[in-house]
Amino acid sequence: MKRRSKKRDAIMSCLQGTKLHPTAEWVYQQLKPDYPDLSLGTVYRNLSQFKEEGAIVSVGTVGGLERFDADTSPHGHLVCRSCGAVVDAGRADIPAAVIACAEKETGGVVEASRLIFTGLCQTCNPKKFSS
Amino acid sequence: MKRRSKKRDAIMSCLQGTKLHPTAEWVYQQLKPDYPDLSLGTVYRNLSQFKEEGAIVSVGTVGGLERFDADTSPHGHLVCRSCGAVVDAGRADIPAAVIACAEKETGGVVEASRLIFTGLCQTCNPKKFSS
DNA sequence: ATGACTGCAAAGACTTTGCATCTTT
DNA sequence: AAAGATGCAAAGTCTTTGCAGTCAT
Repeated sequence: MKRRSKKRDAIMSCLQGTKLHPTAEWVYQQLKPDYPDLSLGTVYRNLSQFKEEGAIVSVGTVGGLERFDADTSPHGHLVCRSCGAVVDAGRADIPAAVIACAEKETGGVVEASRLIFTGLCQTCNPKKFSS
Repeated sequence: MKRRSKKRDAIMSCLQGTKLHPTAEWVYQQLKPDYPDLSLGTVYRNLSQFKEEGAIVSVGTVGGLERFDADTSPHGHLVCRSCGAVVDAGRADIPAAVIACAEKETGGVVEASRLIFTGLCQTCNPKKFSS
């Protein structure tokens, strides 16, 4: 039977409270001040568990580090090739026709789809506006 | 100055000759019989180099292993959650409007976009047709 | 109490690197 | 000969795990 724990709750809250699509290490560093005896292993263990349950999603691996997202609704991401930032980009979902086409073409089943843009984030964009 | 080498050529050919989106290890195993003294480090070094040059592309990391693709034209992929296979899926490119929207929303620059489906490949699909 | 969760540290797994040697130009 | 490319093995990183102790139910 699955139980509850303050640390687990904290890890989930941490993830839900950011749009940075953080790494395990980042979550660990964030919580360390409040939970001095937190272990990195625990962060990894809980993230894996959340992912299995579908409570969070892996956005992929950037520079060797896995990035997580507590926002499981379908949306795209822009991965900055300069600083590695991952930012939400595009809430538009993939047309059903495109998915059907992919299934037909592959003979497989599509359960989820993600759109990933690669480029430069706002901070690294040289032509950025001074908002 | 960049030079040529048989092994490098072989690595590239190997990649170009498959649609499996292989890992470094797979390429290594494929070439080992013909190049008994090939080193895994060399495969990694060349793959990194090819990637830098843009000659090949990384399709992402599946189960901790990076997958490469010599087909750099824009197309989507279906990643099987059961066996880890990566198969081409959908040559349709992302509408310019979607990209423009993503750039506007993020304030960044989009240089490339990839569509990734997660699900089951034909082999792992229980409802598959006996082709 | 019992089973789950955690800390710690060791172990694993994939990838990168340093250095001497062998190749290509 | 000079600049690269490679083999080998050690080193690096990120992630997973085993075990004993702690916590939630």
